[in-house]
Amino acid sequence: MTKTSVQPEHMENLGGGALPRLDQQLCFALYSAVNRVTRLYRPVLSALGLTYPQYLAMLALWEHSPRTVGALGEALDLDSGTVTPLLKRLEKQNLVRRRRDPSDERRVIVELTEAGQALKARAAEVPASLACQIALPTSELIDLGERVRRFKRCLPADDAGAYAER
Amino acid sequence: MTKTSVQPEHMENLGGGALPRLDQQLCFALYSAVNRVTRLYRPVLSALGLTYPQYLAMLALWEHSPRTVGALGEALDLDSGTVTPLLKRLEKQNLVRRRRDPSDERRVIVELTEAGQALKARAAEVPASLACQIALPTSELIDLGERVRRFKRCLPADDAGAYAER
DNA sequence: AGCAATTCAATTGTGTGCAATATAAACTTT
DNA sequence: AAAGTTTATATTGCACACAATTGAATTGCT
Repeated sequence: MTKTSVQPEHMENLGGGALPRLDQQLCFALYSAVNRVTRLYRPVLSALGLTYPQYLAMLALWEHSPRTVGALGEALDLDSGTVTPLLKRLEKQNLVRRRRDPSDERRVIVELTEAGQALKARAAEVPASLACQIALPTSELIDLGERVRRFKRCLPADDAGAYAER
Repeated sequence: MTKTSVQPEHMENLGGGALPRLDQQLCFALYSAVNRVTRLYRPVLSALGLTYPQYLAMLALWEHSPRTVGALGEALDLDSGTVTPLLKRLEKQNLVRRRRDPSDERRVIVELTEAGQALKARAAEVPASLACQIALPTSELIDLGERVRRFKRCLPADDAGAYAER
């Protein structure tokens, strides 16, 4: 009780000074849900030669293709240390091409190759083969997505925002 | 417009053959939420010398300490290829000890050291310092946790369960 | 008892994620 | 315009996550 902090008397779950049980933690629920989802995607995506993050990158590129590395990283909420090697692996598979932006040589433009565009058709079946493994109505999945996005928006993002909104 | 593609007229969301937008995908929402949460934990946990998965492992061990590697992996929903090196790093920090189970030499028993037990007190502040960075009422966080766990339970787990419940 | 099948943990190899740093190209300031 | 600053990407090093494999111990079967 020598705390300067914000600790009220008896908290159920968060912030009480006593550690919450693992299986009550929102953050662990998210963490293990993502691991499971990734495992679920793996066999489906390996038929396309993609990992799960690579699939996400391709989804972003299928939405609009000539795009800078930075813009892609922002869409995926990943930094260059993650995106650059990922793109190199996609390039090695001939799904994307990378070139410097002539008008600003700092930037690198990523674009789909023919093969990358063509893969979109085959990927169209991915959502259905995932959805059919999940024993929940679509409406509930959509609702959960909304809630997770709302949650995410309440997290301090790219350390801009934490102080910048003043 | 020279496309062979499969683009149907106008699909809403899942399973229709058209790819959903990245920012509508539940799975991407989970994925990026977890990345952000991990980034949020990082500075708080690094004060304790822990990473986020290490913190989860310690939470599990603080709940009950002498525990096999397998039991810990099951609690965390991780396999031995992830847990073993993680435990070695915790051991190097003298937070846990590992020894073979004398009654079954295949098993390895993990237990907290004195230092590992002691760390629990310092970790007690972690949930509060996280919660205060999240601009949502606790009730909503708890509710979201429930929903994510329900979602997770509907995923085929460790490929046992998919067929075993007959 | 003897041997195959199973179980448990560790190891290997690939692919993320991210902090910290590096490098080069633009922008700013004077 | 030279120098310092900022911006965009790449690189390095560390820690996951997991498939596939290995090795050792136990269980099951006959």
